[in-house]
Amino acid sequence: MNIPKISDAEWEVMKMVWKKSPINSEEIISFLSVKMNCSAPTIKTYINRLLKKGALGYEKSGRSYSYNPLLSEKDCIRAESSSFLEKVYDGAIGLLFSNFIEDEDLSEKEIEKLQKLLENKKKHHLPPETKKK
Amino acid sequence: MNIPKISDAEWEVMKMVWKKSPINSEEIISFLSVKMNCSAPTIKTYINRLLKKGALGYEKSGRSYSYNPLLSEKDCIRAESSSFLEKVYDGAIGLLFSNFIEDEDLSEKEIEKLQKLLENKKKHHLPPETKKK
DNA sequence: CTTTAGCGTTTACAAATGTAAACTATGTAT
DNA sequence: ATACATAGTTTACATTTGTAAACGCTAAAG
Repeated sequence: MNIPKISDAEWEVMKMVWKKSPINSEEIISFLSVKMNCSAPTIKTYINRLLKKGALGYEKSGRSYSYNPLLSEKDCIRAESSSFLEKVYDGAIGLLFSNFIEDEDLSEKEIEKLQKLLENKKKHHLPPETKKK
Repeated sequence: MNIPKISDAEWEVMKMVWKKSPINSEEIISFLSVKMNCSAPTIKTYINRLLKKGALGYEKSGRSYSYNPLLSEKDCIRAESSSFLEKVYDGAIGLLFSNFIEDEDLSEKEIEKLQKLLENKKKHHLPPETKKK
């Protein structure tokens, strides 16, 4: 699957649609115009660009449309993450982690969750081909 | 410090300069024109834009210039990372980690290093204000 | 000295992005 | 039926980005 480039502003729209799909433009606009501090027409533009890019689909719903994602959140996050990893870290995932761990606030609980994840990863240590999905 | 927006292509230049500063344009161009598969004038443009943005400085060095970073790698990575975290994860750092751990390949050794980092983080668990730098 | 090879500077241009107004069609309230 | 509000569609425009050619200055070569 080829993930098209999704701009920063468009990501806001996608995140809403992923969370609340099916969702109509009124909802999108009323929420995002506040969060992004921009006008309704602006958000309409983002929605339209996403339709054109094939990231969103729609169907009639009463007097207006209802939107749904055509790209999975997982896939978009993957694409975005790996381009970030490449751009900033030249692919050095270990470095990425240590920087984030250093810079970001993590609750005790989160730290423990991550430790568990790593423990698991180490145990199974699946070769690349076995990665799920 | 206000980090200006650095585009994808410009990041390539910055990474070289951080690694090899002071470095002259010949070196930058000969390396990046291959890596990025683009022409010399293109890379000159990137360099110039970075100068204009205040991301690079220069000094005469024989017949040409020698460039050096005016923004620290740490700071740029921080800025870029937090905007990525916001854009893709709405700030949910725990989720970011678990996705990366799930998706990326980590060697046994790297996993252990991360575990150590987390262990440390847990022990000290510094409140935000105490974060170094 | 004059020419030329190189480097830096200026100009160019299309596509993407952020931002938004103008226009159009249609359902709903007089 | 007719006008108004509303949602969707079209058009607009400045800025940023990717990409690169054109131009001009200076140092080296003839």
